[in-house]
Amino acid sequence: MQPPLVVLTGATAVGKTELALALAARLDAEIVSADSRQVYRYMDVGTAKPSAAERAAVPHHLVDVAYPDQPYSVVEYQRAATRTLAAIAARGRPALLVGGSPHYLQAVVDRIQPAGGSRPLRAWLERADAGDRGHERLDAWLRALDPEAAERIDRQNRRRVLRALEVTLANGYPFSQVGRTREAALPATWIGLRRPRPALHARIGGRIAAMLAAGWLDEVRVLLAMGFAPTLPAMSATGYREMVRVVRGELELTEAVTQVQRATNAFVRRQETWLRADPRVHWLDADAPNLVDQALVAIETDAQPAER
RNA sequence: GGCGAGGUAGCUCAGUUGGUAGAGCACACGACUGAAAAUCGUGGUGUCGCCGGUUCGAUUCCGGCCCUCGCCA
Repeated sequence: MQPPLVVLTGATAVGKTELALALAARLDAEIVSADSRQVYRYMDVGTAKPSAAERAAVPHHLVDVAYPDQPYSVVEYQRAATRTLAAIAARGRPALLVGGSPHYLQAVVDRIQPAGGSRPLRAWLERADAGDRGHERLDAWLRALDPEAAERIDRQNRRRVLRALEVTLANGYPFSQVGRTREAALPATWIGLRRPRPALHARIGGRIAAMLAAGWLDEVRVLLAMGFAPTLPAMSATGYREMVRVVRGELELTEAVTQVQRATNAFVRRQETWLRADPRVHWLDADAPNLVDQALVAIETDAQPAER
């Protein structure tokens, strides 16, 4: 029988890491991270990466696999994760896909097939968009090439308008056709951890304080000293921009903490919006005393061969 | 104690020439197929400090009181 694939997700700071380690021990599993910012080296404290001890206890994959100035997206992640899952399966061990990046999770489990693109074309589009009446012209262009995408994408969302144009122009088929056919999703047990918002917000506050105590500001100083620009996508991870401003003396630390707390709360909302819509998720209360057992029951139940 | 400024949403504030009020942020909800911890959309949640007066009607005008901040004692 195929070793099981277990997805463990939930909002940031809900307690995924702890449960993942416990489950990995019980199942003799390996952990594959599904976190869009923990892939970057040198960004340890602010992304709440698992500790060296935790990584020594259980193999963790797809953490520290890119440099902060290296373009890294769902596509790179999807390729790497798919390869990693196959390798773990070949070892006969179960895999725990753990993370709070829903897009990354679905890319792997649902085998999404992103359309190709062209970085030079994208750069050209970005320049055109910033130019005189750029928005208008590009909107009209997209409307002509792919009316359906133009209808669906909010014009204010320039990033997505540009991406739709990029795909349509680079591939010769409309962006709105992407994903029309898809392969069957990988069989997996989805476990989602949840916690009441007020409790989660309080934990986030505690985590921010802990990150600062663990040297978050120094980490940011080092990143800057290594020449990584604050404008890099990697540095768009929650809190880094604010920490950069603190390091530069442009922002009071207490004010920065408030802003980071709020930004993290907002991130939680987006994560939960996405995850709520997925009917596969078995939601477990992160405070449940028998949490590990509940998770194991969910996994075993899913593993029963379906009656036919 | 005197003078001045101010008390309006969770916060910072705007406003109503008298007809029970609105921005940003917070918060909540949603979208999402190559930056996704990104990017974008929707939603006002309120004894307008308290008591009284004028008025058809007061958050708005008048009086008193309470509170906050600043300056002077």
